[in-house]
Amino acid sequence: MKLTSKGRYAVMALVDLARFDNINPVSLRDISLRQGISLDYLEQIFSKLKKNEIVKSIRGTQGGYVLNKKPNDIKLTNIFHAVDEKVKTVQCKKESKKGCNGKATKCITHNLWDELEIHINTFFENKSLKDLLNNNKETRV
Amino acid sequence: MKLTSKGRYAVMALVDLARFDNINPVSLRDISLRQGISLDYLEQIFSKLKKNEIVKSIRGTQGGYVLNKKPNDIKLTNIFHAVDEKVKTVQCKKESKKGCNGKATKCITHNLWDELEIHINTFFENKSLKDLLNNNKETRV
DNA sequence: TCTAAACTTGACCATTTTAGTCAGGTATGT
DNA sequence: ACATACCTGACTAAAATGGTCAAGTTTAGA
Repeated sequence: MKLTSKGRYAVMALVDLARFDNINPVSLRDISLRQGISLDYLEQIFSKLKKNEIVKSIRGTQGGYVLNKKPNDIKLTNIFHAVDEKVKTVQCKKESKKGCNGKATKCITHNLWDELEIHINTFFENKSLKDLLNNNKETRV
Repeated sequence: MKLTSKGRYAVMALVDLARFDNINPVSLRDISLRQGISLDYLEQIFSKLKKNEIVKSIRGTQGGYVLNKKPNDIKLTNIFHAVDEKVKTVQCKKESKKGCNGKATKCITHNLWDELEIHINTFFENKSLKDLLNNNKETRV
């Protein structure tokens, strides 16, 4: 199961981007300053977001990034998947390994992890960037 | 967010224990053999389960472990908590750190992780060892 | 009473993952 | 031309993971 800072940063950066890209592209430098995330690290993250067509890049002076889809069409699943955050629970290993195959009481907990995975993924599939924007507006001081 | 092999092993071992402790205490050696988990590692895990009063130990020859509660009263939450598997998502750091406090757009994703945590914990609170026993019987070959 | 089975405790460690940094690029608007 | 901003890959310190190892203590049963 992986759900670490990289995923959190990706979400934070995209929410930031979604708020400021109305007119101009947003530079990673700005996001870095506003969110307090290392610029170099952001570049790694955005490289992946771009490959997954979640953002577009505009090079040169006054360049930066823009969303490639509407906030409502960017689900958290997409974001996490893009930055390699796998919502995968620990798994029974393949053939050669112990614990799942090759033992008398195999797969005792197999169904459990499957269920959990579905449970979590459902949550992420039902949450979009737009939801976060709204939610943030509401609760903002 | 932590959900690793230790938690999986704890669940596997307890399911195993629940099935065999009807008459005699079950030795870790047996569980180790049946589930393919290192004996030394099991000892670490059971030490924690005992401290959290999920199991009782019986020393000496023919000794072993027994459940300290009914399977229906042992929720997955209890098990994971006992072995230090924290169902805690990545968090905004305290005062001194960046990202949550001290920045203009603070806590952008704060609510999100809270919601996720509740979502996952609900799942674990509604699943008991008994559920796993039944589930396993049903799907067993 | 002796001994082996089984629990108990704590230190130790190799490997992997995480969360970055660093050092170079390349493209482009002005 | 040159500053700005994207782009890429190599590298790494620190933490977490998944254990092992060693040295016990306790107790049932021969």
